[in-house]
Amino acid sequence: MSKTYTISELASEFDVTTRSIRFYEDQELLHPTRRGQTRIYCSKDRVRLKLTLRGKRLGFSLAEIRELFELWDETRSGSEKQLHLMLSKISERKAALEQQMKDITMVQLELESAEIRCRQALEELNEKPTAATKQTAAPTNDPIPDSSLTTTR
Amino acid sequence: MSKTYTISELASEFDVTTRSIRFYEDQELLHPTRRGQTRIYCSKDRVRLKLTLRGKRLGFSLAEIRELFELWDETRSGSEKQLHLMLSKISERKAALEQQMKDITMVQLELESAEIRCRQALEELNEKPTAATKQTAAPTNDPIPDSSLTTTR
DNA sequence: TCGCAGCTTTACGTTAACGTAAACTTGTTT
DNA sequence: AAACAAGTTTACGTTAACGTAAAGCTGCGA
Repeated sequence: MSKTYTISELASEFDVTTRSIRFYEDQELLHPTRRGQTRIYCSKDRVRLKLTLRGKRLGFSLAEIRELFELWDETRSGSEKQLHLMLSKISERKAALEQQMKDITMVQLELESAEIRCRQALEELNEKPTAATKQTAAPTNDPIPDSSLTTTR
Repeated sequence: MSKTYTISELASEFDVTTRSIRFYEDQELLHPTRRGQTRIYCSKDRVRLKLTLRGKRLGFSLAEIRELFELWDETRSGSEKQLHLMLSKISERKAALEQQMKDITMVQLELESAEIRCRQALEELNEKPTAATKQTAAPTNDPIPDSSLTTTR
């Protein structure tokens, strides 16, 4: 009795094409029922679609996402072996996410300093606006950030 | 006079194939010099390779990474227009990274709770090990996390 | 009853990011 | 000199994640 959705409702809500949604079904990420030949999506399907799109934004492949879904389904009522397998998969994912977090903060720092340099360059342009139209290179400007990093990885 | 690298040195250091490195050059992400027909990579190339790989881990396409490199090169000695373009690109990237951060913390929370459920299931298995060999489903187990979320996006 | 909007299946096309194989040069070790 | 490792170019193959076109069913408002 709970709420259901048509394919185009989900498509517009999450801003994906119906083609993609059908493709996800083909990859067994979604399992809508049918009324006649028309697909009917339940709230579980909606959640799975949301999780799928979030996984994609994080760089997961559809196959990996499917694997996680399946593992989760098997885990309920699962044997001890299945549970341990699920736990190892989980810690695997957690490690990957932590690496991504580090990557993001690194890039954020670089973007910050790049932004600062941009603003400084703008200030210098506006301080001496009469310095003719042909502007050559700024006085001192290191060739590249060169991210003072040792062998991080 | 600063340090240089061969293609296989970089390949093994960053754990990519030489094919990939040559491909990145083809996409104009790297610009090694030549000694005869052999490629010579300077430390700038090394940094760019590292940044490229980090960008990839974050889901950036090679084209996007190249665009950022080029923008950065044009920015030094750039006009006011170029600088503003660079600033807008930077804030664009920052927004995308913030979204990724949110995604990651969401998934991390879900993984945490999944892990807890796994461990609880394991405990219950070990509390009643004499309950015959055929184990049916656990007593109460909600069908899916159903991520109590409203229309986040 | 007509037509059309929305759904369906089938199937071929496309792009990115390499993999892989073939055939060649160059340096150096035996 | 012969062979071997490491580099090179050229070019076709592959996978993932859809796009896109063709052709057909289906309820329903004019």
